Amino acid sequence: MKIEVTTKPENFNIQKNIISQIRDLINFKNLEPGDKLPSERMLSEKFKVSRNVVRDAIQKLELYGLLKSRPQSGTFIANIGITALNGMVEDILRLDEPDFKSLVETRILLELKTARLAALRRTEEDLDQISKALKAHKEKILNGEEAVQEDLLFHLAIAKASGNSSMNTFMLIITPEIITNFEKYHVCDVGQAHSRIEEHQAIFDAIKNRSPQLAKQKMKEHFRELYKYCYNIEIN
Amino acid sequence: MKIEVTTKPENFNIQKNIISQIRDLINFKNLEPGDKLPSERMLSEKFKVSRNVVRDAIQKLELYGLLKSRPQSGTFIANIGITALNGMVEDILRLDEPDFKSLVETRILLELKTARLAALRRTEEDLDQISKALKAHKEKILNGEEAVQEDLLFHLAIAKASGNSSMNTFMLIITPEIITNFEKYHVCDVGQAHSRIEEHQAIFDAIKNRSPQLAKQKMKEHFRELYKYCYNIEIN
DNA sequence: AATTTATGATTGGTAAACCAAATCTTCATT
DNA sequence: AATGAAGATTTGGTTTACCAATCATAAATT
Repeated sequence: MKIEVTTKPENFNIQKNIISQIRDLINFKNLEPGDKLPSERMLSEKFKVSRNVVRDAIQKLELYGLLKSRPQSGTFIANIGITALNGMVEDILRLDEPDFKSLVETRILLELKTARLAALRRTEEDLDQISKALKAHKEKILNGEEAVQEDLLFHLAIAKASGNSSMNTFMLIITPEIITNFEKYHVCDVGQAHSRIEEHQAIFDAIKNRSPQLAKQKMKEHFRELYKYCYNIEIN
Repeated sequence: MKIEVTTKPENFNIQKNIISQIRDLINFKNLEPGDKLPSERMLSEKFKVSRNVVRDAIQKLELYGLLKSRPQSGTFIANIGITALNGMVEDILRLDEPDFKSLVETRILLELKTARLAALRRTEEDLDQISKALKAHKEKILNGEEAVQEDLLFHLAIAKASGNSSMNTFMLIITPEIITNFEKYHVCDVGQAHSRIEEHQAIFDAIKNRSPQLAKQKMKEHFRELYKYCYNIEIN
């Protein structure tokens, strides 16, 4: 028995198809930023698909900030200019699925920064949250158990304390893929687990003492330990 | 006549409500990673809402990698562990809308890195694309026109050349908001426009010559000029 | 008894019907 | 002619109905 692991290209391609048709229509009709798109009904009729499919495509473009739909009023083109819109749609259509290397690279970039920012901006409540995550991780490890989840929740607590909502969001998007890969390849085996505790503690202390440079430094060392076998990932 | 600019909290709260109910159900029923969620019909019946509302909530959790729904089969819980899932759902529910400062801060972080990476990894085709964007921007400026869009397309071309799909995606998400704010506050006025051209050229040259450190340096100077009035944004 | 096949129930995806808010049109009033 | 109100229309959002792929169960065959 053969198991197909296809990503169902059809579904994605249908949506991509609709997205590019929307772009074409905007260009052909010379619609400008701020203008209203034809109604979902008209689009679905024009493109010979269901309204639902059109709605999904619109939703995706809304996620990227290119459209904005308002209830009982219409879907509007963002004020970013027609040139930027065309360029961005092109990019969106060609986007690759992120590989693991990209994820890790991005993660390190974000974490070095959020550690710094957390040291600068953390509130007392932030500190409390980080402390709890630190403790949960520590106890799991000392109990001899795997603690990948607690590990990453510690890092997410720092991201939250950075006071930067975008970075926090991006960290959340990246994290699940990181976790599953860690568990798959047993990155966090018990042998090195104890040094993890100390590294986390050092990061926490730096954030507590409002030492941004040290926080970044300790985070960097933490990652250097973690990913030392992945030598073609950009750490700095 | 007064225009209400409310963000319609109800709609968001309905979705957040459903999301937290899904989390509660997972916990109450002791569902584990990899398990199948009840069908959308059952969920919609249980939560007393339409199936579409359930589907939207699932789609959002899918975006954050916590669920994965497969056609004609079911919706499955990601293999990230129940602790991580609970923590992440909590974070997702409390996420703030990003303010402009966060966006700019994140943009600078990403761009310094993508410039470096592009210098290391750009292909000839990447270089060609960046060159075209550079030229388009230059010509618009020399023609005395505003060129905010061409400016950011140049930066997006660099992000693409970085070979990091995650960073590319995040740049795309951030860009529209940046553009609208630039145009709103007239950040790119014509006076400084000519020095922009030189700065872009310097960045391009560094990427062309495969000089990662220089590319980052030139990008940093570029931003220092741009945002010198925003002194509480973390540049490094 | 083991394996294959067939059949019916279940599922997420899609299409169609319906709703209430927003907008436009029309017409009466000043 | 300008303005305001009322009604009809249009719109995105929501609900309902339908579809084809999938899966589990059981019957049939070896």
